[in-house]
Amino acid sequence: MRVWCFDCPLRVKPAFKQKSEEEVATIHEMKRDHLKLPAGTEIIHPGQEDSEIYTLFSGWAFRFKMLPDGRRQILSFLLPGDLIGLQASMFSAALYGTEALTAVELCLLPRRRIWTLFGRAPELAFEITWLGARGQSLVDDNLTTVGRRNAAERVAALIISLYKRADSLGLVKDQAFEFPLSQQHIADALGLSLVHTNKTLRRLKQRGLFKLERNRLEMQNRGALEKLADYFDAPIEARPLL
Amino acid sequence: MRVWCFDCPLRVKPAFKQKSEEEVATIHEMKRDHLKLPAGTEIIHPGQEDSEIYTLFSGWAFRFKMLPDGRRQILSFLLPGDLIGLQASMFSAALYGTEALTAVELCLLPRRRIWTLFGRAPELAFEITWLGARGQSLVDDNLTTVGRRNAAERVAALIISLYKRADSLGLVKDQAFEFPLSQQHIADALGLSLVHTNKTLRRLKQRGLFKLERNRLEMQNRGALEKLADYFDAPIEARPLL
DNA sequence: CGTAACCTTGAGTGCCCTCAACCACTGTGG
DNA sequence: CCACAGTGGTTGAGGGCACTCAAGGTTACG
Repeated sequence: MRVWCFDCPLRVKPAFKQKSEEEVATIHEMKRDHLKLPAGTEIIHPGQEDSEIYTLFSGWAFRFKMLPDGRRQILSFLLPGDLIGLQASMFSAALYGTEALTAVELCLLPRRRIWTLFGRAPELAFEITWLGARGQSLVDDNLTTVGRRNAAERVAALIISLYKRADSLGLVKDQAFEFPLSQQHIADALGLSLVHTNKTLRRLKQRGLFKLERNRLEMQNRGALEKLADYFDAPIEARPLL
Repeated sequence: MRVWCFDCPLRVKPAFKQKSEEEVATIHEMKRDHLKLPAGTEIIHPGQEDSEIYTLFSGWAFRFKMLPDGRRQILSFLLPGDLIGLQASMFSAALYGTEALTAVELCLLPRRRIWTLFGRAPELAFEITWLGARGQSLVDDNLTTVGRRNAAERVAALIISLYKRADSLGLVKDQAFEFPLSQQHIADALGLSLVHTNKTLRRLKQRGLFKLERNRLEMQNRGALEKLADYFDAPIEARPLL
């Protein structure tokens, strides 16, 4: 299945840098497939060789690492427009896994064509590097959260960060949005146990900071959440979309 | 001060991919300066605009983030051959800081010339992206360590990881190498308090896993350290040097 | 209506934290 | 030459945050 990049409903959102017809044409040429996968699918298997690169077109995903004894750390969450597998495609074997959190649609960018992109469309190659840097800055934030914040602050920081990202994509309506993480996902992302995550969430809900039920999160007191997390971030910059 | 890249003593080490004369010439042209800075110098200031890109030629450095209330998280350590400031140069303001841990020498790669590199030397541009991905994989590892390992395991994982990186650069002799981190640095990297870091270090030393005195670390039982950290990593791949 | 996945709650423990000293070493200036 | 300050490392006491264990409740779904 091919898709017509010129009418891409994602590209027109203000979160993304607008592109010339010519650039979109180059991207359209590069795309080989448009995939739909159900929730829970492994997009990149840890240790996988020759993995491909994708643009997440719709849905949520996450990157993770497992220790040999089964402990799991979620490294970052991926939202529409994010690149999947750039890092994995650079090394001989993927050092992490990626899994679909919801049903997702992916645009397949074969790694070999990415290669040729560097020779033929330097400005797009630069944007790939840019997206890689942005992916790293998300992990930098998460490491700071896990390393230096307590449980309540971690939950607050995660919720604000996801809220802002969802908002930039127009997914927030009446200060509420689809929130597909289970408490186990939250625990694995924040370096907490499941039980403690549950109790921390309940306390914050009781304080009236947000509502969270049936995979829907409603922000009730963003200022208090930001103050709790000591979280004052620059607003999100417009980013390229491939 | 200019430096003659053709005789670069770093480039000949087996850790790095060997390059053609022509590629080295391109790199040499791009280099604008060779800086020597004392330990403790801030190389990139958080929030700095228009930061430059450097290759760390000698010495150690680290990237960090501060919370508004003063808590510090060290994101990753940088050793010779690593790129400094790639991520910062992509955004309008640096989202993190970088500081010299020892006296360092830096090769200055002006960000504007990096830009032109994408147009003129695609294989080098690709290697910049590669180095960015490698930098991220280091942070991925650190996040996994901080999120899912206990104090003893964290210390073990950090020491093995730095040992392997130093070894790949030929800095290890008789299983010992210069180890410039203070206990405060270790604590800030691992998300632990200074006091608990001290006690954990002492216990591991008493178990005969390693010696650490006067900024020199001697590995005594690598197998036991790896087992403790549940750390079984792929060996380090040869990497490009710019 | 049974099963599985997810969420909730309580009890008890321990890892890691903070607070508070004290020690070792180095460089500096009177 | 020695007092002194500064930096970094060491140790003990005590408490709390987050952990594990265990059980039960709720929701979704075939």
